[in-house]
Amino acid sequence: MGSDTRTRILDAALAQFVSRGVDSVAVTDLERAAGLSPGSGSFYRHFRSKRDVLAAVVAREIGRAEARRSSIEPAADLKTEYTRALDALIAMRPLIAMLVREGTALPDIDRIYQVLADGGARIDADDLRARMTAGVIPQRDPDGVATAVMMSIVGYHLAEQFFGNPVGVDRDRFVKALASLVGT
Amino acid sequence: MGSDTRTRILDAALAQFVSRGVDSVAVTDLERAAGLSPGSGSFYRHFRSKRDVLAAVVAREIGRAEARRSSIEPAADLKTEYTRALDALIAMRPLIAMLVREGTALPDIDRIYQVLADGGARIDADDLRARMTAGVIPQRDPDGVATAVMMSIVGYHLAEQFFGNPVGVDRDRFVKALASLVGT
DNA sequence: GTCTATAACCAGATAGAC
DNA sequence: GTCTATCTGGTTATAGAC
Repeated sequence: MGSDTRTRILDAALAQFVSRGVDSVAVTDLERAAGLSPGSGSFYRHFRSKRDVLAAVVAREIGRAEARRSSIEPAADLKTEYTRALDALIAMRPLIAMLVREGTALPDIDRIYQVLADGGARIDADDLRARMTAGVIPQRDPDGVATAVMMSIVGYHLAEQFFGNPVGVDRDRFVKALASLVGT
Repeated sequence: MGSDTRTRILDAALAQFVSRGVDSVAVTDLERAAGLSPGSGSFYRHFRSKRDVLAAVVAREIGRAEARRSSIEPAADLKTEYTRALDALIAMRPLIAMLVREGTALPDIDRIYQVLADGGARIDADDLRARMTAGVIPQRDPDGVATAVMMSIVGYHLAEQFFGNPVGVDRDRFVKALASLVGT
């Protein structure tokens, strides 16, 4: 059975990888943060390498995102749907932060993309198409609109969370404006 | 007067910082790429430190972005305006790539934000307001709409250029859909 | 499982000859 | 301005005692 130290190392690695970037974090830092003697190789009783702990951190975050995903229910109106998409992105913040920082060099990159797309800000074109056919919202290119909306939500999230957002428009106002674009 | 080696180092630094990240690039790599003997300290005849060359690279890119900025003319219709905004982002791709990778740790970060906002995908709320008042486009919250549009453009650019975009909707279709949202 | 100690390596940066 | 040579410090990873 795995010891508790392993979890403390994982927690420290996640926090520091996200905030400082993988390259800037030394194994020594993780040992210190996990209550081990810094500079001792005690880390290596739990992980084979720094790369190995990164893979474990990513795998755990993917698992968390997948678990969360099953508890998502479809929204009635556009505004609620977009708010939930933003919430989903925030829930996956650590994963997104690592993806932004490390790029495609991350381990398990394909599953990361998949879980972000599935459980994240996926705006369903078919859903839009149905609403258009029903006459609830104006007729436009459903795939194009779905992409534009999805990108707007992702862009807002990134600006707000990562790029020191000088946006000046708060979440609620943003979501309302976006829904008004699609709905009228 | 600066020698030509300095420029070769700057060019190499920009290319490698963008593609591999600052931390992954060794001074030795820059010397090799500039035609100097790798491992010799010849780099240090041109820059005081790695941090110093990063600052110089950033300053040069800011200058380029500012120079380009003065050649921007206002667009007549929404579709043209959004296409130009995407083009502006592509022109500033190296700066954006470094910002995405290195985050707020970049030197001259405030001027970077400013030049990105000024010359980039700035969607002017006042311009939207004027079109709404003139009855050219439907009445909505101008600031909210400007933010939603701007974030959509930025998000599309990031997805396309940096996150191995599995979007499936090309630029023209995206721009058209976005303009249709705002315009009708 | 954790420690002390250390090996092996690599990166940033400097000295001094040419 | 570039070279060879080197210093210094930090990082990954291992060995072996407890």
